[in-house]
Amino acid sequence: MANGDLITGEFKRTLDDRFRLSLPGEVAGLVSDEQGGTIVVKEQYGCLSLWAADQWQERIDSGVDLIRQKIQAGRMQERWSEVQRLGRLLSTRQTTVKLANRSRLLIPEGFRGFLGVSPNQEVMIVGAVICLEIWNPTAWLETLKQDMPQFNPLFKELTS
Amino acid sequence: MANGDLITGEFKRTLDDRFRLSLPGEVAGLVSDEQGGTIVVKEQYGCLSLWAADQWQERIDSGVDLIRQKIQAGRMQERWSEVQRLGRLLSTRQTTVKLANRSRLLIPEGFRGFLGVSPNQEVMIVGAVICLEIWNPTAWLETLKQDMPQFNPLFKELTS
DNA sequence: CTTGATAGTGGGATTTATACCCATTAGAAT
DNA sequence: ATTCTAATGGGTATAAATCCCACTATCAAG
Repeated sequence: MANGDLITGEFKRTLDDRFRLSLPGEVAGLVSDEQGGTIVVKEQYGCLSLWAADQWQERIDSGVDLIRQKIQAGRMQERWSEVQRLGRLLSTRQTTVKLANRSRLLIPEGFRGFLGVSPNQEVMIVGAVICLEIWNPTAWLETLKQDMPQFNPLFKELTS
Repeated sequence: MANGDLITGEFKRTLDDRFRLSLPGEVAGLVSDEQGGTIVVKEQYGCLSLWAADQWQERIDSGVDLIRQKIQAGRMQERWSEVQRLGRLLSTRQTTVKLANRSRLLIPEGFRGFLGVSPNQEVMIVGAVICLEIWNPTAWLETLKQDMPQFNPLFKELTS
């Protein structure tokens, strides 16, 4: 993702019968790195978010890196069970995928139920500035209804 | 297990009629050492964990070291029976196995009941960073429900 | 309005992984 | 020794993922 590119836009897509959907060209490039790697994350029920590896790095991966270093430095010896517990959660929360041919994404097996969709169903694709989100339409409407009134105050707060 | 490789990922597998399951290729190599040794450990009811034998040894050694230090510091005098109990558990709750062809693991006899599964049943395979875990699906869901809210605090704590 | 380019979609073909099955071997018990 | 049971070792069918090509709709340019 080129630095400074904000991911925005709202799109409607339909999953095909194999749980694939094609991302809009304008944003597809923004959520995969040079190797074509895209991180898929379970956010809240009904929503998955897609990240380019480098952006992801800043948010989580650097933390994971830190943990890795600590493990190697032997600084986790009294906290194995916590490391294990966190690792477990990391494993369900995120996975790495590669977009296929025409920026087509196959929703990974364990993530389908979380998104709450069946084949041939519609989903919303929403830019969230730093990542791209895939929404179950129902959950999307629900979120909109809840969040929309906060747009103005939020905008003020973030621009002040 | 190559140093620095964290074990992550979530997979669904089915036991065959002889209590065997094939581990995903991506993680199978991470839980056996050069001699092909894998340690199976009873973790909590409904869950077994798999470790590369050499890594496990390191982990135990460092733990034993810690206990030795505490003993020498005179901090265990009131806790001999606990230490003894720990030692006992250390030996009963684990066993060494070798993965067969195609990364196939036979769940050892004494460990099946603990996992709470019957042949032809599904299990979840979950990376826990330092080990790989095999979960009874029900126990896995239960754990997730309980632990997921702690993800953020736990992450903060371990990266601080 | 026509034409051409491009993004999105559907689906056939191929590949791959794994689960299901059966055969053989090993080991224990009688 | 014999029989039974559990472990082990593959062969094969199957389903999912992946690759790839073709069709279509949309939009832009002429």
